[in-house]
Amino acid sequence: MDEVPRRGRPPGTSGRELEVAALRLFTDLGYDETTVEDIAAAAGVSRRTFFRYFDSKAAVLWGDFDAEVTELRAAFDAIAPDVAMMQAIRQVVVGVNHYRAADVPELRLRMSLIAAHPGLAAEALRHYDAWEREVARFAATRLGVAADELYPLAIARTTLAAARAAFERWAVLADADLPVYLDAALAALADGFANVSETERYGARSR
Amino acid sequence: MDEVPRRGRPPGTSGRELEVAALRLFTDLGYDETTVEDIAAAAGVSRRTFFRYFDSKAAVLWGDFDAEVTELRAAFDAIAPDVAMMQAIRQVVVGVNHYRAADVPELRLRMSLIAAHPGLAAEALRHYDAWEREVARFAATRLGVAADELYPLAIARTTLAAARAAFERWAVLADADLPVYLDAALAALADGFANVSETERYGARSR
DNA sequence: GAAGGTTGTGGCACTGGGTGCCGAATTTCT
DNA sequence: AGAAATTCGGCACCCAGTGCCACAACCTTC
Repeated sequence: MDEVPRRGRPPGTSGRELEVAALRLFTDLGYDETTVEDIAAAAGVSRRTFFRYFDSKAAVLWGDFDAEVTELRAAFDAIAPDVAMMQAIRQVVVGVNHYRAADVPELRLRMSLIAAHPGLAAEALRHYDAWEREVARFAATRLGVAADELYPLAIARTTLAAARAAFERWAVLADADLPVYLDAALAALADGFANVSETERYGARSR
Repeated sequence: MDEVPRRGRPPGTSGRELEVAALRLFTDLGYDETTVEDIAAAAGVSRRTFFRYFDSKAAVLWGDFDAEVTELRAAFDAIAPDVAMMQAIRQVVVGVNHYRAADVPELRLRMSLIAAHPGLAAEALRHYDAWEREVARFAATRLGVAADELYPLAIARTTLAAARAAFERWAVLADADLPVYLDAALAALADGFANVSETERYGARSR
């Protein structure tokens, strides 16, 4: 790609390499049983260097998630003003969460690790925070209030909560595409879980 | 009260005493700047003893929250079957979250600390988890599906998310009672944020 | 009132995440 | 060759959390 000769000592590893090593060790040994030292050693680098690439041991699971946030913002800005607020949110969130088939197994792996380990959800919140803020911002402009008001905040939080539930089920079941679960959860949220019953099947609305 | 002579060495402190000392130090110095050693010393006890009363430094902020969960469960069991699901959840959650006026300042303080410090949300999740499970359990029985299905999970998560949003706004603003915020957020959730607009005022439905 | 069980505590040593600092290694530019 | 830039490694350090054991203080029992 870009073979621009940079100056200075070339990196002995990469964030991606550490990520792969970490994921492998986490699945093999378990998250708690894997030390940062282990990960660094697997990538042929020192413990100190790991922390130059990631702020924390947990952060290694959140590769390029933050990039998705800007994508989310762009999608919100592009949505037509005549689409109802909750439907707009539903469309945007579902639309943004399309992954290439090749990335799916790894993504699923990450989600399972996060879902399994409660302590990891902590780091998750830090990353979700920016995501949540975008939703709040959109809702706030639609409602004509500040983004830190109750309703925008509640909308952002509940949207994230519904999306996380969909993610989690998808990671566990592996019997349908992520968008189907996402759409089902967000559609249910948009009508206050009123039309949800045991007779309904997921994705019924998306047909 | 109960002057029953217990045997063995009497405790040199109490969970409550450590809690008060911790809260004071957290507000004075900040959470990160306060070490467990500081808290223990303030209570006239050793660092090791602190960890006999609390599992972690963060846990000190969650005094008797877990007791509320059993209260929540009881309330769900007591709700009449003809009340619609989301209305039932709304009533139960609002009903359980009544605090004595004397406890309010401290509760507000705790919420601000938790809201301010993202790292504390980790411990929060651990406690919310049980809370969330009760909601999921209730929704699952109403829907006639397992509690780990998508909809019960989504309902539990979104309910918690809405409640947290209400808690947070209440902790910051201090201009209304908690139940008012809670009711507003849960009512909005129950109708999919459809009737929310800038002309509406919080608590309009509760009149 | 001495002995023995019970309960809480303190100290010690250890693991592991995370940080600040500095010198060394390696490459390119002048 | 030398300077500037960039990354790395190692060391020292702080702090959260845990396992272990001895000791302290209280009670009951004989």
